[in-house]
Amino acid sequence: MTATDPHPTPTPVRPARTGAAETRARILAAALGALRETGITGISARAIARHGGFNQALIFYHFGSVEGLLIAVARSESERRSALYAEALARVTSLPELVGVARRLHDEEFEGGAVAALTQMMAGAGGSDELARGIRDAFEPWTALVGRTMERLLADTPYAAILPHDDLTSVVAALFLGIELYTGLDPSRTADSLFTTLESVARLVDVLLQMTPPSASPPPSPAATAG
Amino acid sequence: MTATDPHPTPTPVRPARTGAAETRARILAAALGALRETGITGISARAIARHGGFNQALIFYHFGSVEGLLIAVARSESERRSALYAEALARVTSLPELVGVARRLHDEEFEGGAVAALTQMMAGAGGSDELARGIRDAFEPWTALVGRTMERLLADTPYAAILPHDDLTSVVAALFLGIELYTGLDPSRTADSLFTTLESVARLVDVLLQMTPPSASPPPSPAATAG
DNA sequence: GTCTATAGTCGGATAGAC
DNA sequence: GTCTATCCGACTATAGAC
Repeated sequence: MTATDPHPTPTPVRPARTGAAETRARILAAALGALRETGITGISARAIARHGGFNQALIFYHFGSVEGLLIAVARSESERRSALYAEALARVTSLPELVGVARRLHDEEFEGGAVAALTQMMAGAGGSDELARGIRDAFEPWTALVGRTMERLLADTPYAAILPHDDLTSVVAALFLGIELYTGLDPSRTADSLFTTLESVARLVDVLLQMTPPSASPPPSPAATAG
Repeated sequence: MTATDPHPTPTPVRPARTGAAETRARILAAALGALRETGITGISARAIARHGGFNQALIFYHFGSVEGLLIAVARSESERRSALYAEALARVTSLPELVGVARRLHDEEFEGGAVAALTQMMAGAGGSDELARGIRDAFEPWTALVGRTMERLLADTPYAAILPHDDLTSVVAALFLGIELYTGLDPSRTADSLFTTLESVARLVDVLLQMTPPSASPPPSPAATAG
């Protein structure tokens, strides 16, 4: 983003000083920023170019189309988030810890506007199958890591047999996704107190996980609801 | 805000056969359908008019702008959902029942594409403060009813004191919202198995609600995580 | 209340100069 | 690889006929 350097350098040591990869990165960053600030409805090649201070035609040269650029953004974010989550979730062994990690990640990601951008793209995915696939891929590392965490959490409990961990993973992932959307809708309601309450809930459930199923707990029967 | 009716009709049997309210309803329905099929990115006055088979200018006559129409759609959906939820949630007294109701509502609403439309508008809200307020209002009856339900659920338990029911309401609302988004992203993954698993979880938590807090349960202390 | 017509703007995408 | 210039289509919104 810093050095544009468009002068006619005769390419000394570095093969191409023009920097195609550098430009691509610039465009990706600008798209992310524009997405965060104007939302998916305000997105356009011209708006992105305006936002990043480069020429609009570059988007089509490097990414083919605006949609192609958005897909590239999704993949790029996927890789970045993957590294972030892997390190953070590696040592999680309890539900309260998982919530704590989610809170910390939320704070960092929200700060950078990454969640807002992904949320916006998510809605855009409704109009494009290929974009939907891109977003799905972008979430894959996150859901995979949550999945492994859930598996580890249930490993030594009697609940592993009755609670399919892939469904549970989807539920947890959906919860965190929903929190992003929900808090994004109302600026006066911060995610902070939500996570605090969620931590209390996690503590309670965590205790339950250490116990054997009490008397009135019919796992496979879908009818009995303690009323 | 409903009856515009400014003409000097002598009101025979049917007040006005021209049907201003009727046209408004047609436009609202078309907007909902267009939102569902093309998503927020594909929305436009022309697309909505094409979808409903009427003239594009009618939108501006009746709603001022496309954004004004979307806000009206949000309010309209708010009222419809309010009635739906009130009846459904009135008799809910347990967590599994709440999940069951949510599942049934999800099925019905998803069928009609209402959740998809609201999801799409949600993203659109990122670009318009007034639209955001409209969507927030549209969700108010739903969250209010979930809130009352949560309050009732916790009423006779020792957890009422340590779990703020408004935060809990937000978490539950966010969860259901997230499920809509999550399943909408991947057509191969139905919400059905998610709800089934959620019902199992609800049964377990429901049992916990009937119990007194076990030994290692530090309500206000934020540090202790049973590890 | 509803229609046609149109002014004015903006966006996607490409051609071709540099 | 990057820029300027441009075509063309789609859009919002309004004016005015009916």
